[in-house]
Amino acid sequence: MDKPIAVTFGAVLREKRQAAGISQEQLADRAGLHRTYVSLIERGKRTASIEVVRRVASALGVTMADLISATEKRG
Amino acid sequence: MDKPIAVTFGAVLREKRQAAGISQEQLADRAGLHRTYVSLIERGKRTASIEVVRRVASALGVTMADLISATEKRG
DNA sequence: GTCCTCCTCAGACTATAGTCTGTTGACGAA
DNA sequence: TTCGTCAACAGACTATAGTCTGAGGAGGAC
Repeated sequence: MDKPIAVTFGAVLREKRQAAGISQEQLADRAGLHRTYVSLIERGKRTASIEVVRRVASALGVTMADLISATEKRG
Repeated sequence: MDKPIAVTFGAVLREKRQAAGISQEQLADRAGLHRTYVSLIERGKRTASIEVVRRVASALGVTMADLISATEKRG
């Protein structure tokens, strides 16, 4: 419930990406981010900005609210 | 629909803060941020991280999803 | 065995997020 | 008028977000 939000968000992102059936590198390309950065985000080693959230949501075809509310519920 | 997300998020934050009837400085104190930073965020001069979103949402007594979905709808 | 693909990780780097001090102006109340 | 609150803004600073190269391991296909 109180682990760093970056960790929870990363877990949510990974699940959504895998559900979409794409690799980290494909997601990175679609989102205009670097492949190693997506890896860092998914592992909770970096705290994403809302701009990054917007980009990965768009790349995955989901809404930002989808990602954020899933993160929030998992808390 | 395509202005920087920081600008839209800032406008949403300002409305929620004013609806809560508190000043930027009060929000900053509750969120553990600096007063000038809240001003920058509201004016769209900085792009907040999801950690900042979490803090201001908590300080305002709303959910992160509230802030993000309002931002997203306003696009 | 060799290729692939996917991912993790380290290190170095640049860009920007976030802090802090202090000033300024607008506004309303005493 | 003066006093207080509120917010915009500048400048300088520290911390961290985000890029990039390259290496290496795990696993499957061949």
